[in-house]
Amino acid sequence: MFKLSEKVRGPIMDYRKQLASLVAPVLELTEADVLRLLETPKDPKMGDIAFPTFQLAKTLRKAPPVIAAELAEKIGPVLKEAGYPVAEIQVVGAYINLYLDQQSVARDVIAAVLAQQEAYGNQNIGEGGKVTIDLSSPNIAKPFSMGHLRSTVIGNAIANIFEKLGYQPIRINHLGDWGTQFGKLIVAYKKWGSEEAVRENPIPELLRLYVKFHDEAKEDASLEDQGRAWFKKLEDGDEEAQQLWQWFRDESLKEFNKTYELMNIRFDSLHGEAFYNDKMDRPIRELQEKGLLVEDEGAQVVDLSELDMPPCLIRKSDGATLYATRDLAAALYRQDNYNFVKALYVVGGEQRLHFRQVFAVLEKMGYQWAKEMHHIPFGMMLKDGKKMSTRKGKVILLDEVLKQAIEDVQKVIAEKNPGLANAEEVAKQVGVGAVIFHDLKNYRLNDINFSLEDMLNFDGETGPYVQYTHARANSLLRRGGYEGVNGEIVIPEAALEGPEAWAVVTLLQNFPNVIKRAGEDFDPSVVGKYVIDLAQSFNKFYAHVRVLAEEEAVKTARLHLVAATAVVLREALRLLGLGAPKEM
RNA sequence: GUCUCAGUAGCUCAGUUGGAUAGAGCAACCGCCUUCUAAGCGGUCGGUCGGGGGUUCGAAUCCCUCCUGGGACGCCA
Repeated sequence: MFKLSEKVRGPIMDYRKQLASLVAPVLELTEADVLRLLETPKDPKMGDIAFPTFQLAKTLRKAPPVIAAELAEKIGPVLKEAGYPVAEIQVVGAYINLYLDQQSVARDVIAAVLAQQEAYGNQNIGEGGKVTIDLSSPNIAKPFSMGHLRSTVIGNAIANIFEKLGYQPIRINHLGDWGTQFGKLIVAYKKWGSEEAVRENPIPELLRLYVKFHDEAKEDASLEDQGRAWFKKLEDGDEEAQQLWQWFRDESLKEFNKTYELMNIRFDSLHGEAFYNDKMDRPIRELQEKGLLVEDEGAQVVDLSELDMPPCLIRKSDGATLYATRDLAAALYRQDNYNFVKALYVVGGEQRLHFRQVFAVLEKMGYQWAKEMHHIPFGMMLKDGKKMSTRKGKVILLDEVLKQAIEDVQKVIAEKNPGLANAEEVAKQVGVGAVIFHDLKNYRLNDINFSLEDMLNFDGETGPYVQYTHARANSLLRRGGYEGVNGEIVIPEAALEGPEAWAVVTLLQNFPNVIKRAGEDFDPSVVGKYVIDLAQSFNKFYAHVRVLAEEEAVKTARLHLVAATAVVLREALRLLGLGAPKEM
């Protein structure tokens, strides 16, 4: 005799899939067809898996409730025979509602999580293929604004998710380290700047110079020409210009690295725009060879009219290259060097057209891999409903916000848990976590109206709420003297009874599917929503079911569930880029 | 003007890719710490799903149209 649950045990236990494969022969449908019909009832009281029969009415030419009743009769024995963990089958109107055997499912899910720990939910969809991910990409000599936060945290989370799905992510920080603004900056530095001031406070000082340049340029139009002249010098390799450029870049990067460190984000490549300066001949030459480059109004372009797109500018009338040229060069370089199976560009939605054009040009060049390049757009960070502008100095600095967040958390800790051992580290994780989570919890494409108040609220659907839930779970494990799994996991009859425990179990079961979906949609908010759900369910369990102060077997069973929840909470937070302190 | 993204509770957003009575959080108000962390839990209040048509057993979800807002539309990146 095999145990009822053996058959559904596996790397991913998907009870729907299992059900579909068992029911499909009965209906003479394919597994995929049945799977499409299955749904989850809105109210858990109506069961765990529902099978509406409306769509079968046409082919079977019977009323849906009749079909439901007949079908329920048939599949009952089939499921029992196969050892599927079903507790009850109910027919409600046109629906067949299926109730899983909670005790058996709970044991299997908890066992899987505790056996695999943080590897729970890992999948090998990517088969080790490399995925380049463009993220963050701040402009050198400009401050790291709240706007850049989005690309950074979304890109980082997508990289983590893809890694969990079996891909090898390559995080590329395509720095904005080239362009006319450096000419302007050199002019401003020579006129109004000093070495000490830049060294002392690089980014704010460089920003001050940049803003001053634009203020002064309104009065004195010759400044713009001077800026262009200095940029030309820089391009021509002028020594003074080169040195200043390098210095600005180094100082800026030092500042950025502090922020990246705070957010615990690392990159595999810092090749930015300047890196491709000497690599632009190749796309131009190839385009010429393939006869794709045509002259239009003095500029050289690739015509995309058959795709209903405006032409893609490759060379200006003065021969200089453009944004698209650089991205083409970068794409070719990266395919050569990484042989990527996917290339993702986490860049604001304003640049939709640009990426469509670049990808289209690559396809026209005959590169099939261009089909696996994706622009991952996201909504804008708005201030009072408007776009933030660096030039006008109307920009909110990420560093300031992070600092404020950490301070606020310190206050909360001082009030609620004054004896906390590593309070400083915890404040950092929670403060930074609040800011990151606030950005990731909603659908990428939504604009975010900047609100410090919302960002630094630690109640409800927030990062700190999830982290707090994780800390609570760990506190239970500590106090309960939990020692992990010794041998078989035994769940006594009444230990995990009730809707609260069951809600947690079903969510834990669904974690692998959530990751898969997040990867398919390139959307970290799928994980964000999930981890909120899990935290809410766990907190309800915590409020309604006493874990400690119970007889030993019941206590141990409940602690297993707590431990499994802690594992998944921590792993989900890690995917989003948040730390998970054990105490807070 | 063309293309594109969006419009769901006072605010911020979900809504399992067409299913059962449209759900959370914030804010406001009320209740729960002599046993597991109150950064929590429970409750009250709150909706013509932008408007109008259509597709069908069934629409917040798909199609058409209009309204409103954001963004892009050749020598910036």
